[in-house]
Amino acid sequence: MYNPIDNLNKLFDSRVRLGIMSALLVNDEINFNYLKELLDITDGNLASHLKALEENKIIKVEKGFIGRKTNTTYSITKTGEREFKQHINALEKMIKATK
Amino acid sequence: MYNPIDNLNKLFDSRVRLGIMSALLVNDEINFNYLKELLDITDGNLASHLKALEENKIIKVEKGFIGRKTNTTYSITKTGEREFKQHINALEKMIKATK
DNA sequence: GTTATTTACTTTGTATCTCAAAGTGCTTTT
DNA sequence: AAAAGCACTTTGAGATACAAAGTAAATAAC
Repeated sequence: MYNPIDNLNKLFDSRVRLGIMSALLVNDEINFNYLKELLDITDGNLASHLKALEENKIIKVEKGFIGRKTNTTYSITKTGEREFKQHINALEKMIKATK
Repeated sequence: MYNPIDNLNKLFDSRVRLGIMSALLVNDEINFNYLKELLDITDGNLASHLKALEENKIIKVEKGFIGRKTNTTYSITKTGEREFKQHINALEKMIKATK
């Protein structure tokens, strides 16, 4: 029996993570505040999702400076890109089957 | 700013629920075992997701008999159909934006 | 015809996760 | 030099997901 959820990745279940990933897929790098405003969530919530994605090597974090101010940027890893695209393909397949 | 996750419904975050809903969208009614085998999950896990969907009036449950054996079927409600389709559309939109 | 097994779920308990609020260590403004 | 702002991080509570154990009725075995 074809299992419609087999290729869906648990890591990307959450709406917030979906939002982060889709933003990262189309932007080479993104900073914390941009994501926070885009998704309209609290700092803590965003940070915890970013941390989970980082720990799973889906995104990478780069801490630097602009002048003397800290500037942290987030970008997608090769692994992250591969896994997220796979997730999206599985979603698409599922969606098509329902049409 | 366009919020990519605004129209995603938290109720459908989970892969299991996505699987349940997409199965229900293409089948008028489905029973417990079919879903269990389709999604390859444990009884308790499936039951709890079905319960959550029922409590939110996304699906309806009909307990009946086939001969003398109990037979419970699950089907999608009008509300469920509307909300799930909206969720799927939001997903599609997000996916398109990443291509 | 009583005992064992299967079926179709439900209940329970825990581990994990999500999230907002509060906290931290700068930098900038007053 | 004190106060306020910025960019996160830490904390803690409530919600969620899940497997394992439980239940109740039907069917099978002895």
